[in-house]
Amino acid sequence: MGTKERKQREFAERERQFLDAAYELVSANGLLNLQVSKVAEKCEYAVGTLYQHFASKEDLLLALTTLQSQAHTEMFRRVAQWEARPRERMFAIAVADMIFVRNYPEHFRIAQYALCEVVWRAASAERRQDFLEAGRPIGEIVIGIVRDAVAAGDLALGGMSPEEVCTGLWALCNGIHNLVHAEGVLEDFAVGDSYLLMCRHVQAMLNGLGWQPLADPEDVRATDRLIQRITNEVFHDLCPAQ
Amino acid sequence: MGTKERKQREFAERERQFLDAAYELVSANGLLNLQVSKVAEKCEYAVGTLYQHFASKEDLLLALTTLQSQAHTEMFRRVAQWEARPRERMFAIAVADMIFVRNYPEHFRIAQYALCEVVWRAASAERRQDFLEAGRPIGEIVIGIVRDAVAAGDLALGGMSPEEVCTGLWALCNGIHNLVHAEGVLEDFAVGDSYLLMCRHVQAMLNGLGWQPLADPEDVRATDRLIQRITNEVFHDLCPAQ
DNA sequence: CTCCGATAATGAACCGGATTCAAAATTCGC
DNA sequence: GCGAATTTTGAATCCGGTTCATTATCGGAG
Repeated sequence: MGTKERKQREFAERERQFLDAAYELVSANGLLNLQVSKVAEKCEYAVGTLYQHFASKEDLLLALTTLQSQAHTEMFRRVAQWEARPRERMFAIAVADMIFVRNYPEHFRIAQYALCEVVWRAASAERRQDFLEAGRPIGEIVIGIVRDAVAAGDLALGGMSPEEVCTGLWALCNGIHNLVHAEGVLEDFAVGDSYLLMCRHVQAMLNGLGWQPLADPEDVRATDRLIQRITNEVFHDLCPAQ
Repeated sequence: MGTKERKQREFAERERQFLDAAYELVSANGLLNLQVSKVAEKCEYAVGTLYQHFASKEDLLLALTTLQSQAHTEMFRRVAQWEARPRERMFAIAVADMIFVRNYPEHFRIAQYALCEVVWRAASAERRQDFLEAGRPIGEIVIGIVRDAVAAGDLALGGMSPEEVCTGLWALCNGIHNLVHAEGVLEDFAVGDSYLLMCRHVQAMLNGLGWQPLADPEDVRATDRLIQRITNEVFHDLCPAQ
């Protein structure tokens, strides 16, 4: 009697359908114009059905954020598994980030909104829990890399704990994502440029901790080659053939 | 015939009253529970009167964010005027930030929300303009300090422009503010600690650019003394006597 | 002081979209 | 094929932001 299992699977599939539809609608019309009824309509269900899955519109948005965070985490996991020196793995984290945002261009805009008090509090406790859990491995993985680096002797934290260093890196990257995606603040700033900028800053921060750069920072070619190598070795299937 | 002038002044005062009331209500009940009608009520005006000032609820929130940004900018201006070495002035920027957030504890929460697409787009073009203008000097002041430092020969940007360096610093600080104020993400993280953390990271980033620390980073006392000195010399009137 | 047009304030009514829930439809095991 | 249980439906409800016709206030002219 696999009926129950099938139902559960179908239920989960539908939830996914709603989330995908919501993301498409946001991509097409902006978060401002997202209507719950349109999401349901796009999936050919009534609103009531959607509300069996999500406690509120905000709940749906947080669920969407979480779903994408899971994809993000998955990429980080691959980096953790990748056989390379700590500094290379750390660089691979930045590359993962770059590819992630390329694949989910609306993610940070939605996440920024979903994590505001107004939305966060309006989502269900369960979704909040899910979000926090989805993000936890990200921190752990990066902390692991920092620890490895310290153990290998190429990083001096100068009184900071690996956790604190990671918080700083995380804040820097998120800060840049937010800057780039914030409405109006940097309107004429190309998203492509921002990754170069982010990488340079991460590099600067790591240099400050005593980490030697992987390549001559002036040599743009070398950096490009490195990005290419990581893309091929770790994320080949996540990048559209160019 | 100063009638017109008086009216204008009264109009501006009332706008300020609405903004202050809104901030108090947010402090008391959270952004989630902010109602336009309650803001009007708190000021003993009808909603219609409030709507003579603000095109929408979002317009009010953005105006509030801008108002506080102006106070922030004002603090930065003082730093720019302060006679000190570039590195000291840069440190004073961090101190300004610390004091600012202490004085407006809800600011980043509100700003984070107000700068989301959903709110930003719903505000009037004029308010958006005002916000962008209020923030511009902040960047200019920090860039000025970086330039002075480069001119004094104690900073090597390593291929980055002063603007890029400032973007990185800004992103780092904002990223940490957001982390600290984001709901749930760092629930058990004391805001007080976060400044220490922020300062250390800024220090690390600047070290990466070749800037020598003002004091031995291990010596917490020395940092505290420096903060105290800047507080007294530059921001005496903005700090409640402790 | 009073009147009048202009200006500002009022708050009840309106409106749009999120949310609910009673009724209809479907599913499942027998 | 039947009836109970479950699921889906979408019209009705609710809520708070927004509007605007009405009322009150103001300032200057007579």
